[in-house]
Amino acid sequence: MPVTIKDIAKVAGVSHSTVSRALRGNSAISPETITRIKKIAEELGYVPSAVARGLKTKRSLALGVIVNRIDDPYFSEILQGIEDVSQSAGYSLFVAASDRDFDQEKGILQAMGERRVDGLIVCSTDFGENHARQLQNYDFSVVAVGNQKQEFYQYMVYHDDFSGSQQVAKYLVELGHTKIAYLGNERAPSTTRNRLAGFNHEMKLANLHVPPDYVFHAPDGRIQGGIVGGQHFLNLDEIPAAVVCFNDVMAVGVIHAFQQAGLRIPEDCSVVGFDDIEFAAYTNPSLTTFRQPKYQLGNMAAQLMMKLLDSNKDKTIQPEMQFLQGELVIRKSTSKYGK
Amino acid sequence: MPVTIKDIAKVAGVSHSTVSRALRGNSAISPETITRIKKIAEELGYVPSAVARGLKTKRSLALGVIVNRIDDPYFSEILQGIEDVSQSAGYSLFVAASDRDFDQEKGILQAMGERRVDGLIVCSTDFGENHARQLQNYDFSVVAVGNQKQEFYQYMVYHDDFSGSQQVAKYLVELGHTKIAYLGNERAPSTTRNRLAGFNHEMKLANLHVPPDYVFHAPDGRIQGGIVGGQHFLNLDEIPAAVVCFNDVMAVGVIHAFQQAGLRIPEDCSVVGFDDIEFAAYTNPSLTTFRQPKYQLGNMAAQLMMKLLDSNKDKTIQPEMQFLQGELVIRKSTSKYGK
DNA sequence: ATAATTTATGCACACGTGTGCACTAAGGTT
DNA sequence: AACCTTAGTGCACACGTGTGCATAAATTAT
Repeated sequence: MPVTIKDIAKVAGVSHSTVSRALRGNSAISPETITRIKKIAEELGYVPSAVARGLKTKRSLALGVIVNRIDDPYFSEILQGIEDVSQSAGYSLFVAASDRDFDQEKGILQAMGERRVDGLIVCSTDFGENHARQLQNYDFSVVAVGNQKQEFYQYMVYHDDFSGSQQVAKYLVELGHTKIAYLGNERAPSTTRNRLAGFNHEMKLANLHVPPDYVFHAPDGRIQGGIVGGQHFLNLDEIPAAVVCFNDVMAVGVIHAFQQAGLRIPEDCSVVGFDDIEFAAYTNPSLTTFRQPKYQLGNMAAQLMMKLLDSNKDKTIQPEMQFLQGELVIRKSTSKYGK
Repeated sequence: MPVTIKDIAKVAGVSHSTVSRALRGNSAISPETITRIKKIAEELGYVPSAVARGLKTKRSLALGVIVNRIDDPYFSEILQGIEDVSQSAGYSLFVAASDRDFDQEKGILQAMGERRVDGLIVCSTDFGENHARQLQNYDFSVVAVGNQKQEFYQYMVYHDDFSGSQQVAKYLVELGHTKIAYLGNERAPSTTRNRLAGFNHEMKLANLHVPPDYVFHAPDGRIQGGIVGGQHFLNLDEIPAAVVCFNDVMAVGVIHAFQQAGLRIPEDCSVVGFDDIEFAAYTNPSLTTFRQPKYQLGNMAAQLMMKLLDSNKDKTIQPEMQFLQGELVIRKSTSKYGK
């Protein structure tokens, strides 16, 4: 049984109220008493109960974070960005992975509600709409990271999926490519839609046709999904000369599948990723991709959350959308058409 | 303000005790009352307070996890393994990154104590001894992951660092290598020591001398650390013909530094990693490494924790060390001596 | 010296939930 | 008819902490 302020009170010969105030440095308590009580607390090894304090103060000093998967480097970088801010602000982090599963999302939401987190940061791409709507019913602040539906979130930190994909497509077109395919992620339909839209927009500007077979949605956004996507393109009558991928991890899978089939990258096919995860610079060949400031994304989301929580007293905070610019990073997985 | 059982009680015209029992399905309450109250709770949108419940029951149903960094793929895979188990067991996860910093470790430990987590899983390699010792003072269960000092932990899930490094060294010796260097990680002294010991043991068996310059400790275990290590070896009068690295991420850094300097891998120098993170198969060249079952490590640690928590009633649980076997994975970053 | 003020502390209640015990009202047993 | 069981519910307290208010003691002002 941990030491409580009552135990301290007994030793010090005062009431527990005095102990409570002393430990919090309340100015009504005499300086000598404060130091005396703090010393006793130290000696007894007192560790305050955040549980009891939270019950009374109605602030848990805990945040919830929902990601797709923790072992996905895109999310783990964001997570690290969030953690650095929240830890130094004195908040603890409940981390949960939804795996894009409806029931798991539901369970996580329920758990966050029961925990009475002060705020929830939703990173999971394409967080279910039903659940997003339900977020309104809880009384904690919500910040979304990445491109979530605007109608569900008042506070969001996002990047430019549309323009990012557009820039990627434009770059490939400038390299002389015409047979360009897109590999999407079935598990992130709305994000895929945004990125595909940017891609299609640029293709239309360049007067290039995208045959239906050249747009494929893999069953997941991991390496295996990329491999499946790569195999799809390999089976086509005309293999694309360039593939734009939903993310870097999938691009790695595509390249692997292509190389297994004897294709040379980028000579036989250019492959582009998205996100610029740390390893993108060290793959074989190194990956041309569109960089998202992932760490900053998490950092800013957490800072926005802090701002929200601080100013929850004066309800003057306006809805806020923060935008982060990405950039095209050219490496070795792309080359001019026909080598 | 969230709905409480008292609100439900008022609507139902019963006492809050009855509501409490009804919602928990206590058999003393009549079935009709139970369904009636559950219906009301549903309608009012009742979400129980884990905070209040935790205060009363003294079980938070929360676990703490300390890792080095979240965005390190070694840890994020372990984390995912832990999360999958704990989520389905109804436990929430506090995740914190120590960055191997003394003060941060201290703060995290304090926070976990205040949160009254039911258990703590320590993944952070070389968790500070002072802090490890202090863990005894808290009354939650502790499970260590990876090779921590045995004297501080009663429950541990670990893998074979010594034998792993030994196998790696043996493999290189069999390839005809003699000029073999070791790159350690200053931030993980004890783990480095174990791995280096296995390495040295095998080198001695093979009657091979390891000059002092051939053992170098990088300032961190990340890519940058690997680059620093690579540069150290490049500056030697005689560049090693093979480098054994503390982990895969550092190996990537070493390879990068070597390639920048014009060396060909593996022709001019063989490089071996440790861990077999998912990306090790896709680096340039793909990485020969020693595989740790990281996800399983996390999984088993969480399961061990569940077992501990379940049986905390009958104090019959004995100290338990679970061992997981790794395996050498041979890829393209190594070759016979002299090509 | 008494009154007014300040200073330091304790009392009592609150937060939301769980639970031992007492109580009531049936029904069943002698 | 008096007693005992059983089922169903409420009372009151507990968990550990925080806080408005009252109170007591010490100080200052009149």
